[in-house]
Amino acid sequence: MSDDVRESGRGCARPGRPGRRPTIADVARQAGVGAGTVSRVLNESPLVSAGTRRRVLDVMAELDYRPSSAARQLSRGVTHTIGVLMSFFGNPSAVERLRGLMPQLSRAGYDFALADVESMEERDRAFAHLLDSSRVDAVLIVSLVPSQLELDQLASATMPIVFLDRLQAGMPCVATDDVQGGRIAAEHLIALGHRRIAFIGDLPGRHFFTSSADRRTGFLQALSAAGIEPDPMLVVEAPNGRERAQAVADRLLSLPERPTAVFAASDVQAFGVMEAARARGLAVPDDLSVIGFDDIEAAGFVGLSTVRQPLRESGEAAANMLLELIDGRRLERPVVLLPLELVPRSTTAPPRG
Amino acid sequence: MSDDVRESGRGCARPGRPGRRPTIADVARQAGVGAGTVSRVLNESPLVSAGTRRRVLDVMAELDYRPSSAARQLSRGVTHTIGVLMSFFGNPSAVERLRGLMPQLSRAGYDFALADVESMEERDRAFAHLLDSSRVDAVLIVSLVPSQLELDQLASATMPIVFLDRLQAGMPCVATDDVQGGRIAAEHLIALGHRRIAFIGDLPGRHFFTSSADRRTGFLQALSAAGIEPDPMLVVEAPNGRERAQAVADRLLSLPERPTAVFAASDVQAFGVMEAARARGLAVPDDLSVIGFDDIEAAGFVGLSTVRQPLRESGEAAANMLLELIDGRRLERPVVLLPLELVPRSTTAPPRG
DNA sequence: CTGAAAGCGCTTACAG
DNA sequence: CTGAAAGCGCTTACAG
Repeated sequence: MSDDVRESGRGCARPGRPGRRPTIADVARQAGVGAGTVSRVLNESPLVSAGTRRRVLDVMAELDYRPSSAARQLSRGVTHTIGVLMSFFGNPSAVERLRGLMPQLSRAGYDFALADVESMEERDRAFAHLLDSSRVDAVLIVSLVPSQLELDQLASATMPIVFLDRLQAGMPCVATDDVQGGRIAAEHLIALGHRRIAFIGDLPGRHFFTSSADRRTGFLQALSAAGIEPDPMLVVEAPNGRERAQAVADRLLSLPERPTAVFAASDVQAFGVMEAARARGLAVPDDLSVIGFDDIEAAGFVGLSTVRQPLRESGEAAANMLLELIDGRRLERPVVLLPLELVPRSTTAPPRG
Repeated sequence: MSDDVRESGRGCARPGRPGRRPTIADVARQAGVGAGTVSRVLNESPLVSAGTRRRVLDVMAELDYRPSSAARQLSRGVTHTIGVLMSFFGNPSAVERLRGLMPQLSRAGYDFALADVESMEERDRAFAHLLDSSRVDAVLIVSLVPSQLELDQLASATMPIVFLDRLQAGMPCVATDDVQGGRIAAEHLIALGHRRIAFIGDLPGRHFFTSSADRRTGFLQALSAAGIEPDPMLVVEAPNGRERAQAVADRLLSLPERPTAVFAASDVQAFGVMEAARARGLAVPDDLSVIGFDDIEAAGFVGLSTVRQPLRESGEAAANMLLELIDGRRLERPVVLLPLELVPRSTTAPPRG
């Protein structure tokens, strides 16, 4: 008999109404209480006697009851979901940032609504979509530079918004100082004795990242500070990706007076530079020093010197901000600037001779 | 006057009720129609006259009305959300799979509820969470091998479920034949003339992937088929990650009769093998051939020979399956096996002498 | 073609 | 401590 009850409680559906999931009313009826009481048990309200709680809990287990999140959201007005807007693949470092972001937030009970924006069409949809406050409790925007139109939309949004990897005036953000990063790379090469140094940057793509341009600015600052006149021929941009960087690097290396060192605005582009050098029979670092930016995993594999940004930590910082804002607290530091770090490996050395 | 209306329609909130978002009732009142009619406009029902539709649309724009997805979900019973369960970081290839999955599904109007399961605790929560049918319309499980308990939960779930990178009996799935993959790698080395070949696999971690073991099976099959007696000393497992593989490889390379080739069950482990070789002053491929598995991006950077699995395509196939199942269609091919491909690069060559 | 009303499954004052 | 009832913002037969 008690076995029968258990049997029927297991399996696919309650008998009688096949396919219909039990609701709070079913639990209430079976436990002989009101729906409100079941709700209180669900929400761990102290206003339930131990006996009642136990009985309700038992019935829930027996019916395999699971509250409808949609109904909860509608009546409570919160979603326990964080919207994340990012170019998932344009940007290899984005995943590593997520890695810092997710554990913290999911431990706090939040889900993620991930919107991958690769095309402008997706971008429009994602903005409209995520700014629906009935959908998310807060929004994180990773690396994207908003248009004026998008800024207007953000301004009229009702939920907290945090920018990651982007300094956005008037908005909470977590970022690094890319200008300083460019300086760090250039200063490393200068300290090694290089004077003829090239820069290969990303061409601002459809998402308008500004980091490459900022790194170039820092690069040029460092050259100036060292009394080196930058050769405009050596400061170039390539559409993102390894192959394009390789092609551009090949042209630089074919110059009559070729550079002795190259600073690439990303590790991926630095790999392209290394391939270009290899193809021309130039040894790295003996004939050519190469330094990248990001310190992605592959950089370690090949011994690439680079400038590391704290990707994981940036995600953690953003998670903290989001949580504070959702709690309605004031941010003590609405703008977090994370430090950059030189990681010298085996692709940079003093120039020959 | 008409300017005033526009002014008040813009900005943060309707006047009168600050902070309160307009609802369908607000739109209905302002347009002088019933809520049902507004709903019909929202859902592009043909049962609305052109004039009424226009008027309602205008009011929606004026009020910057956005329907509450929670309310919609509750009354319609669909969420337009796909739950994705994966170990985001245990598994570098997972991201590439997502890349195939997401565009298709988001074009079809679906959101993603991403659950990253790194620990067992997260895994339990994620399972319970995503199997709530009020939360998602379908679930995709990537690379994880479900426990018996989890299988029971899946069996009683009401929404479609698809496995990606895992052959799960009785469930729709997209996978590759890892046994065949192991064979491909071994046959390549054998064809080059190697006889003394080592295997370094992943130790089944907390998520119980089986791919490494399957690849080993194929590896051993190929050796047998070629009449090579595998040396048990040369068939080893390491906990995942590059460093551990490097340590294990170092021991293999210190053997009196060391292998002339190594098949690593993942590219990341292959990198560890290459570092071990480098540290011992062994040249790759002259002293040691190395082949990996996966063809992650870094493999191309360093010229690693490997076995490629169609990661992107696997995501696309899974997306198609999910869409078909959500539409209530029968799958013509409930099990999709994707082909593997040898990618010989510069880390494999005939053995010396 | 359109409105009034019931219903989706919860939560939360309110009144014991 | 507990129940009955209203409300969250939509959708959808039902009856014009």
